[in-house]
Amino acid sequence: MPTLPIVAVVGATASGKSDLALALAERLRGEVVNTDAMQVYRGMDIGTAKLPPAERRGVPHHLLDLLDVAEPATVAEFQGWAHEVIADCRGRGAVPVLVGGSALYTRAILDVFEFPGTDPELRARYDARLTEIGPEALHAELAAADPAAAAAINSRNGRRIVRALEVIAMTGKPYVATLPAPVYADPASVQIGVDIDRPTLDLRIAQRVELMWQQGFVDEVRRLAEAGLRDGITANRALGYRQVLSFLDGEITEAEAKEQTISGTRRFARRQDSWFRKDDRISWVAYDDPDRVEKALAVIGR
RNA sequence: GGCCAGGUAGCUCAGUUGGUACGAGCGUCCGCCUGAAAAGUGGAAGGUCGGCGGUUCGACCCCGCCCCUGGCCA
Repeated sequence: MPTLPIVAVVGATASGKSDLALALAERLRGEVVNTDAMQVYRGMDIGTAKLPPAERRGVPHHLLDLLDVAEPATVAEFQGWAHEVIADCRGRGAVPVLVGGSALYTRAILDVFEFPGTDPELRARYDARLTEIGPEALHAELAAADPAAAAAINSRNGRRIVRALEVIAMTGKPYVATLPAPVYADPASVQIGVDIDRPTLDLRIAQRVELMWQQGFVDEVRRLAEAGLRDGITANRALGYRQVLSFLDGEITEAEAKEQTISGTRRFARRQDSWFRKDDRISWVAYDDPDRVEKALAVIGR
């Protein structure tokens, strides 16, 4: 019996990934594995366009609703969960079909991708130092400790500077400031990208956000705010949630929150695009191709 | 019909007492990205300064006429 493939459906938000993934899972007798950084949060349903259980057509879905909104999420932790779930699915003879727009998550799961670990105390210290002296000055400190890393990281990118310093302090070794090469950890991996043109995508994003509002997105955020959404560091940055929180806090109007959610999502979609487009291992199918499921199956070899 | 304000980058608006537009934000395009990634971050391209004439060595900035937008008055 040949090894089961690992299928991943990638692409920009609102391109139609979920539908394709579901169809593929049905045809392959597989199971869906979420690779979306925000859908792991319980209660974040409308704003993340999480497929409601009733619409999952009986296909098992994994890695959804695992975290409380106040808890932080991390790629490395998610990577571990995903590896377990994938192994479990295949062990039961089910093809794992990953879906999600978080490119870093997808790469961390599919590729040879090792994280050097983390140290909360060190992190807190450098974070504090960042707010104290600013990114440029902290970058200068990084340059002294690790010239190569400093050269590769922009002097205004506080986030990356902090992480580099953390890793250096922790390991005593230089920080590798470049992404690993795109090499699958398991050669049976296949990536299907949903291709969609920008004007159509922009339209669909606007429609999706409108629909979210109609479905009671503001109430969802209000509920989550009471459940501690503001206390976390991850979930409250999510597109839409951040904007609605800002509205609930009286900083912007509801109309502005909606507009900013739309424009922010468009920007995000472009960033996703630049991640996926440069990965030449991805086989693309058009979002509106009536034969997209068949074409994807052909690529997968089933 | 008269008066006032305004017509400068795709959008919203700065700006020059006449000397090659110092533009800005947003958008667009391109890039980076290893424990917050729906996050964080860098760069680039875009303007015959409403139109036509005039004054001037030289006008986006002065003058005239015209067109357009908004407001006020009739």
